Amino acid sequence: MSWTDERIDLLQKMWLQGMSASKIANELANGLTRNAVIGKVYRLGLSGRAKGDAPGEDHASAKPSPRSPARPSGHGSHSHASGAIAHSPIASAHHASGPIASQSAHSQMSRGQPQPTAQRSSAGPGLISGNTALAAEPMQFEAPLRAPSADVVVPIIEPVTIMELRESMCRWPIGDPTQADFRFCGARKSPGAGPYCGCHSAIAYQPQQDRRRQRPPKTA
DNA sequence: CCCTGATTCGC
DNA sequence: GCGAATCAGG
Repeated sequence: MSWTDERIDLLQKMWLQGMSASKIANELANGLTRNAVIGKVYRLGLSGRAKGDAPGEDHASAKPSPRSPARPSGHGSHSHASGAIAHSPIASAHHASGPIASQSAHSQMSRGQPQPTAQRSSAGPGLISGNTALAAEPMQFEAPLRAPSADVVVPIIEPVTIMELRESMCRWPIGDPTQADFRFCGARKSPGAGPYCGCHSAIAYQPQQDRRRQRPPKTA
């Protein structure tokens, strides 16, 4: 989609309103990035926003910007930003009806937690080698309340919307992706835990042996 | 770290 | 013209 007059108009309006570029970007949606917005703004010439541009005065220091940024050949298009959560387990979820109901008696947890099984040969890409690390640190939350029917408990934190999700946050899906209340875990990703926090990576990457603790919903 | 806008440059 | 990559700050 290109910049239609209306969109440009909206852009201007919002920009002059003081909204940040990223805000505008996902307000206009369409997978626009803040760079796109900023770029457009720049081109439109209204970059200097709240600049009290005194017409009569020229400080002669308008925009020398003698910058010479390193321009590595790696440029152009890349998969980044807007894609956001392309590889989250929700991709094929929806009706996968995962049994992983961490019933921590929390708020919304409609149902259907997909289970990203990713324990190929030994482990994922570069995550926890072996499976020893799993027991090492992730479970610090389950001590207080022992869940009756599951020993994997997730942290009791506020799940986040896709907009609030950051690169550093756990992408474990919570709820039904088709519903408005769909969220992501949002806890801090722990290193080597893939896109998840420690707890969820422990669920996601269960060693084969222990995996039966989460018995499939209906195996015939 | 997170974010912000500004600039350059390949497409 | 567009927007990703990058720079430069807060």
